[in-house]
Amino acid sequence: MKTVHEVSAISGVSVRTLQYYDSIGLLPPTAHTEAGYRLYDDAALERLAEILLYRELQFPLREIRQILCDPDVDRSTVLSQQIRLLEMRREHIDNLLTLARGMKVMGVKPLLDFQAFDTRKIDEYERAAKASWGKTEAWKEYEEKSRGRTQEEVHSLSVQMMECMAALGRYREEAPESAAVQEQVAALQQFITDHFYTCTDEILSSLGMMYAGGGDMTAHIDGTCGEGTGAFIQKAIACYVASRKH
Amino acid sequence: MKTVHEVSAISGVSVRTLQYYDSIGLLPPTAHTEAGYRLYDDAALERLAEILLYRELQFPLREIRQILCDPDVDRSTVLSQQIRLLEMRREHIDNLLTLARGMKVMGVKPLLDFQAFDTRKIDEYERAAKASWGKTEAWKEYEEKSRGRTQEEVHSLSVQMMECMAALGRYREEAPESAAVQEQVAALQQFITDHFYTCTDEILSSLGMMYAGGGDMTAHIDGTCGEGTGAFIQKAIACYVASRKH
DNA sequence: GTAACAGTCACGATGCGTCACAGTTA
DNA sequence: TTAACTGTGACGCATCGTGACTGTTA
Repeated sequence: MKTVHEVSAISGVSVRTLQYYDSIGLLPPTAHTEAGYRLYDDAALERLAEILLYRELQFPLREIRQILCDPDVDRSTVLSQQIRLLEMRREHIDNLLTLARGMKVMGVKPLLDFQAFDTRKIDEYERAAKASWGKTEAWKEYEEKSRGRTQEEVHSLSVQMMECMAALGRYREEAPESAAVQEQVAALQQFITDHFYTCTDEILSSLGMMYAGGGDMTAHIDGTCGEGTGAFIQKAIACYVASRKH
Repeated sequence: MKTVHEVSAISGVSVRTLQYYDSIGLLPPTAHTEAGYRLYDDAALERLAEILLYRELQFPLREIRQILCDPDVDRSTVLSQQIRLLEMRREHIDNLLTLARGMKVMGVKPLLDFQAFDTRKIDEYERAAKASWGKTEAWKEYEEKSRGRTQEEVHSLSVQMMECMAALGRYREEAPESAAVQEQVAALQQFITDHFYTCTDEILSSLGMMYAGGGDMTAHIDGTCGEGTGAFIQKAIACYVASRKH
């Protein structure tokens, strides 16, 4: 039978952690001395080892307790779910990396204002990117997207973006939550993902804010697509994102 | 000038979040009404958009405040740091995925007890892995490690593991924190990473616990490498991990 | 007057680190 | 006796969600 100090030395977890795991019923000590000291046997040590494995896999402690206490839980199933969760986190981080690399080279504005997404910036981006992070997976992905993208094509993309906006603007007398409008918003998000970077709901919201914010971009959009288009697009995006938050 | 409700609708963040961002000095409102209501102008909206971008990149709010408030902060530098951090998180998740997939097919014990790491299990693992997650990056990595691994080779690996243990056991009259012992521990970790799965410090600790826990594994190790070897290896691992925690 | 909106506490959740104070053991 | 160890609270951390209760605006 080992004391908290000994178990701590063996396992590497702190005494406080052992106290906490006792208090939440995750790892109750095998026995207590008369003075109330915690005592652990070898079976408890093995249980702790398993706890630490699941903790490594980023299971919340509450779930670990259920997995270890309830023999009906199918470990293979919960592991599959956790694997899917980890895969999603990895994918999300990949997207963030692409965005962060873009921000580093081009700054914040070009990513929110596609007028500023011009060729000079893109050339600069490509040079810097190649130099700093070479032939990684993410770079290959970007290269595929921008391969052979000439100055005219960039202009064409810019025009297509405005066409997306204009298409949305045509509905601006209708409700922003109507099905047709929501479809157009989804198309806009997909267009940005296809041609620039993975556009998460959060980034899409930021775009909407800039469109309705009252600055240069609002003026440009309203001038091209009609008064109030910027504000309308923002509302449509807000509905879209809110409905997808579940 | 917009109220909290309007800004919330435009940006998608909750009113509570706006209050919180005010309280921590991240986004103070532009002005207040006589009754104390918060009012935001377009500049505040743009600031919020930038805040949300950095938040997406998983910057802590404290850092975002410094980045936005202090013009001396080099955004390119902090972005580079964040990119490195995200890359490390990605890599860590990759390792966890490999481990989780192994656990799913083989259970917990074979990963902690290399005696149980036998060919039948490995074959089963390969079939299940191929079926469920196909030709992903992680799979290719695993395939490279286990390519052409015959039954005899698996046995050989098992023997080499025990030789690693025995090498450690020979030092068991010395201090577990001595340089020679610590080198052997590092070699053990590297061996596992090279031949089985990425062995993090945390998993290494778990292995140590099993070796010293008093169960079958302790008996097996002590029987092969000499009495007290299991406990000694555990102590050596504990020193190694503790010293690397910084 | 009645909604809908605004404000300020203050608790809850996660997983412990870090005191403070007091009793136990070797 | 002394030092090292143990116990039990309780606060703090980050980021808000979710009330409760009260005052303001249209």
